[in-house]
Amino acid sequence: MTKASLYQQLKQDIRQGVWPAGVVLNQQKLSDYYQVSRIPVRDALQQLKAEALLVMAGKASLMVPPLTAAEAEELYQIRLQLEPMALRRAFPQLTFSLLGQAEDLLHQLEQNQHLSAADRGALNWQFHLILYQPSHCPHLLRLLHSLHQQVERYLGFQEISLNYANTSHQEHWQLLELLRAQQLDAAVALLQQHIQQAGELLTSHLRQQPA
Amino acid sequence: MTKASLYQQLKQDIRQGVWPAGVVLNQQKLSDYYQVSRIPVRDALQQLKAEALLVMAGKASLMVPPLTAAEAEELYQIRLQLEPMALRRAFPQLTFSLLGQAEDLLHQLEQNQHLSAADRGALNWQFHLILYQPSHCPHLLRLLHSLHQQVERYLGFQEISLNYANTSHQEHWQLLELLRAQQLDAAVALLQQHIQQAGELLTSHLRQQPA
DNA sequence: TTAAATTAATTTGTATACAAATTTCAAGCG
DNA sequence: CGCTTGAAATTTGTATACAAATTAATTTAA
Repeated sequence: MTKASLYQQLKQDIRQGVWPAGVVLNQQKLSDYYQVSRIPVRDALQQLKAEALLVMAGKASLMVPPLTAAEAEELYQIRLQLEPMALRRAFPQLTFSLLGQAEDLLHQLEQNQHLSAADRGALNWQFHLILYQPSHCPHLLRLLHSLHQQVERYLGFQEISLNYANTSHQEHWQLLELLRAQQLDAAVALLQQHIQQAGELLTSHLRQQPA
Repeated sequence: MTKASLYQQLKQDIRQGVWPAGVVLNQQKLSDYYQVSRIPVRDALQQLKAEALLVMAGKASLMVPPLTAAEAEELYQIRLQLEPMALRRAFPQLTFSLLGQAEDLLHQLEQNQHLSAADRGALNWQFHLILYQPSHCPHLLRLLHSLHQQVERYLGFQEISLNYANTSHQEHWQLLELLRAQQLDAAVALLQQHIQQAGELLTSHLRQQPA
């Protein structure tokens, strides 16, 4: 378990619910669990804190942040502002090769029904990333990645997963079609609708059974 | 020099040019300079890296990131999307008390012509923050703060400082007036213009003499 | 019984020492 | 002369040990 991989592992374990929302992560516990000293644990925690994947709990301890409905709504609202920008800036540099790669990912998502929620989340981000990468906006992409990661933990719930398999999926295919047909405005409109829907789905779920 | 303060100190020193753009920061150098061991240095570096105030330079070393004109344009474009959102969401909760606090800050900025660039940057952010805080959007505010910090380093150059004292200042006062008069749409329009101008000023400067 | 205060326990913060990796630089080869 | 190769030097990564701080538990007083 080397440094970079501990950070990755810890992040993945948070996503997958090994350390659920509300749990206080102390360094000793983690260094025991992952069989490393506290130094690399500290490094990973520091980074996760800066990315808001962990938050302060008291003066010195770190916690897996519970996500409130209000926060989810906020995060999706931010995405709603930024992802259209990413798509617009990427559009002129989009190639059929890239659209093909995106298609491949959708097929992976469709065919493998047995994927874990974490894997689906990763593939979903990969799909969006392929479309946004050509924007050559490193800061925007970093930021969007961070936003995606903050909600990934909550996309495993049944209600959300089910809906995902239906609506969200079709929208992905439509999005590719519109981009292939050079219909940028329509694609952006669909993207906005897509984000809005996903946001509403998550927030309404969180309002029903708070994390 | 305790942990939190080392992070603060290092961040301030990067802003103020003690460690200029392009310089590689190695842990030994920093722990000598700040008279602490490498452990707290590592913590601070890790955090600054996650905030994009430092970037990787090679496989393992960290560098103060040079800012390109393209990146500056990108950062301001992001602000252009997000700050109107912050202002709109804060507006219903804005009070005359808060507008008064904002006024006080503008006076501080006007009266003290001898302020350092870093101090002016901090006050400028404080001003915007007062207007955005009532939105109760913690993620949005954290994000905007991060964006502000990434360009603060470059707001000390003469051309920018001079222009700042003129146009930008008036716009701040106008913004407060419009908010006091409940003219939200007009205020948002002015804010957008304000950000756009500041962005163009910085990018054109960076195009002339790259950092 | 509750609330404040003090003490004990745990947990985080830091320094030092050593291992692993990277970077640098010089020698050898094409 | 430039490029690769290899070893030396530097730099980062990690473990252990101890100091400082925070968190908890217990006692004491109102």
